[in-house]
Amino acid sequence: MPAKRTIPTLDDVALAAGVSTATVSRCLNAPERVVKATRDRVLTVVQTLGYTPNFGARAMAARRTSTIGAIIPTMNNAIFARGLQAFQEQLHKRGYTLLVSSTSYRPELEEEQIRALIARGADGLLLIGYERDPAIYDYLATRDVPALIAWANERDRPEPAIGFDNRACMRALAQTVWDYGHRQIGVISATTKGNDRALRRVEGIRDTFLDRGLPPQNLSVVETPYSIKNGGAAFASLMATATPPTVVMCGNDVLAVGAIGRAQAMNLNIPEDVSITGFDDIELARIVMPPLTTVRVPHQKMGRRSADALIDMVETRTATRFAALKAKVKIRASLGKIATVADGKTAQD
Amino acid sequence: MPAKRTIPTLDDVALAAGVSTATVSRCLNAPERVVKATRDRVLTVVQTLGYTPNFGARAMAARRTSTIGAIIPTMNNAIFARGLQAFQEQLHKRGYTLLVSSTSYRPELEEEQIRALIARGADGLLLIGYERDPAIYDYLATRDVPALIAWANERDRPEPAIGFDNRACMRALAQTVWDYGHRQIGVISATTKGNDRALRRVEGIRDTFLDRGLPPQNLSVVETPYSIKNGGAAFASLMATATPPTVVMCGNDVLAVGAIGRAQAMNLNIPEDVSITGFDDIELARIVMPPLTTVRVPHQKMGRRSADALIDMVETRTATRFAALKAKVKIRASLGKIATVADGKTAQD
DNA sequence: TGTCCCCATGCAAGCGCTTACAACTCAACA
DNA sequence: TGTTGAGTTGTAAGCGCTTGCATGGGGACA
Repeated sequence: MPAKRTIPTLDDVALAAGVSTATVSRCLNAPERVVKATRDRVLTVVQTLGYTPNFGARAMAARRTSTIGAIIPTMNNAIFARGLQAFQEQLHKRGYTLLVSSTSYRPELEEEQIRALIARGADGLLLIGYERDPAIYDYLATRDVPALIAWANERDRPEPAIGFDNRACMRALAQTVWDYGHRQIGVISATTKGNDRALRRVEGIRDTFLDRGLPPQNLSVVETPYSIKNGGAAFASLMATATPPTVVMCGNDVLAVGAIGRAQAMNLNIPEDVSITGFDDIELARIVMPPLTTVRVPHQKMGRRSADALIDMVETRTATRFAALKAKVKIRASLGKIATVADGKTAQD
Repeated sequence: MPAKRTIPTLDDVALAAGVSTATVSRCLNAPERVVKATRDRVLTVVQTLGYTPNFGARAMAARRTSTIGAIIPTMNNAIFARGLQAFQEQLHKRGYTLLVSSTSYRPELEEEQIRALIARGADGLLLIGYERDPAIYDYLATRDVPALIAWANERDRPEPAIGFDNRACMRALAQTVWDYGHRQIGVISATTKGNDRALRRVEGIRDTFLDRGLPPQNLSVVETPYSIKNGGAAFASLMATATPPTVVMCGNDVLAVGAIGRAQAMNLNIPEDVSITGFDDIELARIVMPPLTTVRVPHQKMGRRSADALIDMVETRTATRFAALKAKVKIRASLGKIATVADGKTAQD
């Protein structure tokens, strides 16, 4: 009974099974190249000894790891969780492992994390959004590590990306809001610095309303880091002005949920007193009262496709451009209509 | 201008800087042991070449990784996110890196993940809850990898654990519910198979009510995987009985939020028609309407302490037992009082 | 029974890094 | 000027694994 204090290695297994290390290695990596009798004997020993191959050594010798790295802004809310889950399931199906790390929405940490993931042998990387120091793209290129961008897709950017067009999506929602008669608009955005997705969404809103002739002063935007609490605070500040908005469009559902909570605390009725919209359609959007009007993004599909695309990039060393995924405006009770009077001015009922 | 296709190694750096690999290695790992002039020269080359040390090679040579692995049931909701965040921040402060993986609440996947993390060189492991195949504990022992249990702490178990006593916590909440006059109890629990935390919580509820003489048939428990949706469905099934509960105690806040949503959809008033309680006190608990009565667990403290404890275990090769953390019953509007009549029977107002 | 080829297995050279130990330099002191 | 020792740098031996190539044993076929 070997109560060994020492961790078993390939050598130990080989010794105990009476074969060479090469054979043991083959039993583990290409079982069909080893005759059954030998294989069984080896695998029994592996079992008995509790042997687990050393990943670092393997990576070094084999020069690949079947590992994909992903760097996301946060694991703290459902925004990335759903897509990432699908991403990882698909990777798993294709024999890859996922390594995740998060920047806590501090873009300056991203480079370090990229290095760490690459040092750990990531064969490919999933990154969120386009905006980052060009040096990072250079680094990726010298290291020859394929990277795929997700959660965004802009037609005029050359990088391979699987995602949706944040600007266009938000434009579609804004169009609906316009059609519902809103002319006094509040916007709660995530901090746009270093976050192109957030910026594009705000642009989408601006596009729509200003193109249709809304006076700029009727559109006020506040920025705040993503969190329920911050959403509430931002909402309060927007409502505290002389001409409070009739609708508050939020950069994502998390902010919107915060806004709804705060509205209730302020005894405002939604949507009678003020309408609220979100973005993403996380589960919560259907749970809050009233249910949230938002943009439904195909997170699962995005995750799955990203996995396939990235693996292809890794295995074939090629990069392709992809079309943007479609998102859909989901109208729920948090958005109400405004009775429009004459020349674009509005009145509430 | 080296548009090298090849990834720079220590050798490349050494060559370019005109020093030995040993010196380069020292510049990176023990800069004070290299004279400034040399160090600067080396670091410049490192910069220029975009060199990043190969983690696997380093781990193999140095025989440690300063990496801690954590295996949690899911990343999909806030339950583990908060504690894990604190855990990782504290690790970072002390120079360690976190590797996370999740089992999606399928305990049978845990062993594989433990192996994977150990293969990747994890110096120590954070595991959630006690219940797992004893073979796993054996394996951990042979590999000589320290493991710390979190999110649970039972006095009579020998494993080092940092967490709270799920049973006692739930007992405290149940006591409050009892005091509020409830005598017809519904319970929505997570699947208890393979999940000792969930099981203990149910036991806590049973303890309290049955000890106080509640007829067993007045206490009905349904199990369902954690999710908002499932919480809603379970709630509906509990309410569909001949004598529906006056309070539904949920195994965690996520289930409770689902229950609240469903109650509203059923046009039930909370807490007039039915009270609902949760467990964890995630952010959502204060957002839902009405705010949720729950048990506030010190997730952050738990995360921080776990990091310190685990690092100590890794560095000193010792294990200690820890006292359970305290949790606190948080009473909010989702729990109402029942007007008690005579011998323990109840009536609603 | 002899020849050929295929298949299972072994041998051994690294993969990129750390680190014990050796070697050297040079300032300080006698 | 010789000796000493502290401080800096180099040498080289692995860490545990994969894999190209070499080897040898049979089965198939003539």
